[in-house]
Amino acid sequence: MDDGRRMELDRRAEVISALAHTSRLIIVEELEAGDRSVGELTEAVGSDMSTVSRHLSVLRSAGIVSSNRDGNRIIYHLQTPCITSFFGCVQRVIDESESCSCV
Amino acid sequence: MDDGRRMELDRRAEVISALAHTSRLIIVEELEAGDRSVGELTEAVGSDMSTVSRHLSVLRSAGIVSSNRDGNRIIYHLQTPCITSFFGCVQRVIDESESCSCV
DNA sequence: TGTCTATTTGGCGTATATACCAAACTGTTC
DNA sequence: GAACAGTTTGGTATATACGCCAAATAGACA
Repeated sequence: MDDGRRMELDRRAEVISALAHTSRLIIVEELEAGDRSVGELTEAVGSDMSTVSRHLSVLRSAGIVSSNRDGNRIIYHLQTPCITSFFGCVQRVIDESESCSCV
Repeated sequence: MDDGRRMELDRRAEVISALAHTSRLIIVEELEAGDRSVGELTEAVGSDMSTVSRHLSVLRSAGIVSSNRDGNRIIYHLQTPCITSFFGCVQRVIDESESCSCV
């Protein structure tokens, strides 16, 4: 495994890590339906707003969401709609592992 | 967000978490090329074999790989080939975030 | 049975992630 | 410019993840 390839996989792991949390998946699912403010996302997730803000910062650093201000509020936007098909494969992993007992 | 949906996203996060590590991505990439023993995977990853074994156990619990014995060795097998297309989307996230400075 | 090879598991230290509260910050509106 | 609403950041505590070494385990083979 050469260093260049390892660096590419490092970056890939970083993006995947950003999605590896239930609260952040809730956020992505909300944003699939449309742009949302931090307050709206906080209500959907059900944690402290400061916690949700940190989750959003993780997603933003990974390039998965973007944000822009609208008056007092910060509106978040799903930057990569292909995330949906991404989850299609995750679901297939889950379905396959549930359908067979050989784990 | 109802409890059932949250549980589904918990499971989804578990699968994604299993992929959220460079060493485990190296393992998946190796297994895309064909089945491998723990020793072979250890060489590809470049960590202690005990560490690689633990990574494999994470992937196995998530349902991403399966294993069976061949003589003295345990052979690991990629259970879900759709993982490849999965990474296609991850790569798109990376490419998009690199092509624009608005992170 | 005893030994060898391959793999997994226990123990432990260190690093990273997550959560909350409180305080700081930013733009709005009066 | 003072008060307000929305959001982010600092501080801190707890939990989880990761890595290595050493020891335990499982099957192969004499």
